[in-house]
Parts: sequence; structure tokens; C-alpha cells
Amino acid sequence: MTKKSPSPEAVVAWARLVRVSRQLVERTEDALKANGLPPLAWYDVLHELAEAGEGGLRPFELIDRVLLAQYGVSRLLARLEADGLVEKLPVSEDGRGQTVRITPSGREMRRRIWTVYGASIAELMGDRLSAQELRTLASLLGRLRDPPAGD
Amino acid sequence: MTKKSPSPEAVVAWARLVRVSRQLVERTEDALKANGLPPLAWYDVLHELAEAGEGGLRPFELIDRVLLAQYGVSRLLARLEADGLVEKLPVSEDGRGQTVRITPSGREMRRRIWTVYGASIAELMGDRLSAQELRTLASLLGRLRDPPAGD
DNA sequence: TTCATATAGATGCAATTGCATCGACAAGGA
DNA sequence: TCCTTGTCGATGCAATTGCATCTATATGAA
Repeated sequence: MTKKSPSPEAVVAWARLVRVSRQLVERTEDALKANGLPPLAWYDVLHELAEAGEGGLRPFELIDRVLLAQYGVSRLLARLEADGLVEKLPVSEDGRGQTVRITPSGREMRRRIWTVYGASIAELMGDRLSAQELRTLASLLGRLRDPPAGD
Repeated sequence: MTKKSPSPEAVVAWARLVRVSRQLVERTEDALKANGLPPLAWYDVLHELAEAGEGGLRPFELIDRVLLAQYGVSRLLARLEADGLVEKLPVSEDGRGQTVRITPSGREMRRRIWTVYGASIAELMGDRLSAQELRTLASLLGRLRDPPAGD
């Protein structure tokens, strides 16, 4: 079977997308490290749990939200728990599972990460594109999401 | 010192950028794996070396081009050499260094990876955005490059 | 019930990555 | 020449990640 060939435009856009996002993430991770803060993945989980509120979330619900493998979530939660940033509660309806909830220290850590993370976003994106351009970018990227969804 | 806060537009664009690029790369890596092919990083290096021609490249020249750390390049080249895809030549003017050149098997492997990689790009980008939209996307992403450069 | 199958989450082990450092050579000043 | 400092590339060791599998519980059919 013959495979499809990408258009030159698609190749250029792909290359930029991959390269730029890697650079930006790397710069942000460096900024966090320089401030003695944990990696972005910690923020992602703390953010999701903060949004989820007192009810918390089941680990399997985190998998798609933070784009991590099951074992990745399992181990990340173990670290967060060891640091007192989240707590695990048994769930009565399902003896296999647990509910994970953010703690006050977790919220505090989330805030501390955000001061650096948010500044990085402002510097790397907000300073370089106008609000209108950012909306256009987000819209185009939205069309690339999986599964294909309207935007 | 008070840190800058990102605009809502910047945050949305950032989130999409990071998430979408991770998804697309992951899907592409999966496609390669499913076809028994090596990771994208192998393609990147083979591609750069193919473009460089017979003169080859010094390892340190690869570092920025493929966005890998020095030790990453060192180890990746060792694997590529072990698989006969590249060869290392001593360089006369600098006794510390070496020149890395792609071999015929390397070119062949590059072609084989591209059939899958290219198809993935076509499917994930080319099928979802028009040529004009792809150009717009590439242009916006170009403005985010580091260091800030006109596009 | 009982048994087969499925799902939630954890984990042993191997492979990979990151960090720090090393050895070798280069470059330039004293 | 000698010595200091810088660059190129490799590597030991620790931390992280990926893969496969495990335990425990749930679910549903017979």
C-alpha cells in the first residue's frame, strides 16, 4: 500500500510546531528548576485537582487530562502524596479505587509554581503575539486536536 | 519582585500548543513503533546528516539542530553507528573531534521512516488545515521561536 | 453461588535520560 | 616551552520512564 505524502506547507508547519513547543516547554522547565520548583507535570495535576474541588478526582480521570500513562499518574501521585500536596481517600463504592484530593500545601505549591509558569507564558507567548493572533493560533491548533473536533 | 501575569488568550494558546504538539508527536511515535521503526529523534539526525552531504557534520553541530543535549547526541550517535546507519571519521584539524556521515543504510532507513512519518504529517496536519491555514500557523509559530526573529 | 472476564492502581525490571564529571586535545598568554 | 583555561565528546551513576505484569476488586453470565 502506498502512503500519503504531506504537502510542503504541512511539513513546514509540523516542523515549527514540534520545534517551537519543545523549546518553549524546555525554557519553562528551566525557569521552574532555577526557582527550585517541581516540573510542569506537577502543576498540571495540582491544577486539575484544584479545579475538581473537594470531591477530588479518581486517578484514572487524570490520565487523559494530563496526558500521562497510567503508571505515570500512579507514580506522580505517589510523589505528590509523599510531599503532602495531595491526599488519597478510599472510595466506598469501589474497593479498587481511590479519590485524590489536593491539600492546602498543594494549593500553596500550585500558586508558587504559577508565579513562575505564568510569567513564562506571558514572556514567551503574550509578549510576542497580539491577543488576536493568539486567538487565531489557538483556533488553528484546536483544529488539530484529537479527535477532530470543531472549534 | 512581582512577576508578570499572562493574558487569558496567551494561556489558552499555550495550553493548546503544548497539548496538541504532545498528542501529535505521540501519535507519530506510535505509528513508527507499530511499523517496527526507530523513534523520531533517529529521523531528525539522519535527516540533518543527509542534508549535510558527504562532508558530514560534527556532533556539536547536531546539538542545536536536533534540540538534544550533548550527551543525548553522543549516545544517539553511538546507537546509530552500532546499527551501521552512520560512520564516525576522525577529523584531521581537531584531534578531539570527529565527523559523522550518513551511510547508505542510513539513507535507506531515513526513507523507510519517512514513509510513515510523512504519512502521519499528512494525516495529522495536511488533512485538517488548508495550505493557507498551514502557512498562517507556521508564521505565527515562527514568531514564537527563540531567539525572537522576524518571519 | 461460581467462574470468567474486565477494570483500578501498583510495581519489578529493563531501557532511557539527566547530571556531573572525566579524559583528551586546543588555544593563547607568560 | 609551560601552564591555564576552554572546547569536544564520552561515561558513571542516579533518577525517570516504559513495558509487562501483578494484586485486588468489580461485573456479569451460567
